[in-house]
Amino acid sequence: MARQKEYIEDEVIEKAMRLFWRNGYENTSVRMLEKEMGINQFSIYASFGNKQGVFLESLKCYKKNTKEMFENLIKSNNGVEDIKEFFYNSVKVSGFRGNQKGCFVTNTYNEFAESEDVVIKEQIASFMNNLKEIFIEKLKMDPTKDEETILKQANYLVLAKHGLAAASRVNTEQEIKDYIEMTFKNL
Amino acid sequence: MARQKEYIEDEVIEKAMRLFWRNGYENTSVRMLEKEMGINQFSIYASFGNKQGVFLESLKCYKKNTKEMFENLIKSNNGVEDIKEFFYNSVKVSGFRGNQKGCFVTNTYNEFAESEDVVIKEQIASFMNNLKEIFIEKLKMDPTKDEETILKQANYLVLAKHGLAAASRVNTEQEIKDYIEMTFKNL
DNA sequence: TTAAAAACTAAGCAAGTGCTTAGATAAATT
DNA sequence: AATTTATCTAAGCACTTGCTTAGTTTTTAA
Repeated sequence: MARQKEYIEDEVIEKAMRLFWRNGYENTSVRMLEKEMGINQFSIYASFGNKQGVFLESLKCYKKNTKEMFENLIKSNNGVEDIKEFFYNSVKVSGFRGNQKGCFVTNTYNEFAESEDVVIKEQIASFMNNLKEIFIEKLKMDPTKDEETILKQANYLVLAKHGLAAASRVNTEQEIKDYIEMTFKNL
Repeated sequence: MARQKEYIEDEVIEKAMRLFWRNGYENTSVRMLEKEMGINQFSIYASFGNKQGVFLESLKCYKKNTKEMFENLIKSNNGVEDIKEFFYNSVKVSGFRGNQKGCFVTNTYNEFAESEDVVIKEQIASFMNNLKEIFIEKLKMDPTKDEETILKQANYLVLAKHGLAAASRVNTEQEIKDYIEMTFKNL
């Protein structure tokens, strides 16, 4: 064996994630990552391959951090009411840990909408589809809803969640509350 | 007098706008603008000062192009139904002229949410406030709504419009239709 | 104690960024 | 036709980008 790393990869990725979350992918340079992660460029490339590698690990890290919230949603049994709770929780998370705004996945989704980076786009798409599936499960708990309605409402909720994440970057708490309440009035 | 310009500023701005619309501000370089606008960097800087100047003119150009849609909304008299119509129209516009996606203003709004460029942020904010005011006027046409409800619903609609613009970049026509219908279900 | 292996530092690479400038070209005025 | 004035081309500026590499330091195992 030989010399050992002076940093823990999970720890420096957490810091990288925050930087990406704040500035987006394109507006975060490797020099900025270097400073924020507290390690040299060489180490960044040795550990994660390239800038995109750091970003993909940051996405994983975000998913790990929000895992609990999703698990709570999955195992709950109150249908639409749980989704609403999830909406409120997802707003609470943003702006909590070190002033990050919005949802990291949604921000990325927006930034890469017109991009050709299939690797990152795949990640985001799977995340979104996963969310939709969960919504469908919750909606199914109401026996009065037929399949068509469920699909429509799931689509609606995914887009609403998307709008919410964008809104949470600039709008006030009251505006966001109003938005969530109005959104679920329609179900 | 002396030599005259070989291009019409309004025409080259139209092309610049499309490029910005597709790629956003940061991912559009002056070299790309040069190619798309068909004029030299010198001419770009002579006519518009700098990159931000080109962008601001592009925003103006976008507003001019969508002016008619807004005027139709303002002079109509069917309240909420007009706003819904406006939602459908705003989706039609995107993806029409040369495959642009989403709303140029909303895309800009997303990109500059965390930025410190006050000039551009002001432009966007005024655009959004303007939209909210128009929504309020339309909602007021229903005498059964009290002021509080009107404000809540106006906020909701601005955010919904925002989500819609983001959605129109990736979602299918059916999903978008579902979303609009669901949004207006209870207004 | 020495040799090997991995992680460190820091300088440097080519390419791209927004923007400028020197000099050639063209058109209107005298 | 000559002069003026503004536009053009194209080269170049300093700086930033993602990434690499040469060379040093540290750690473990033989």
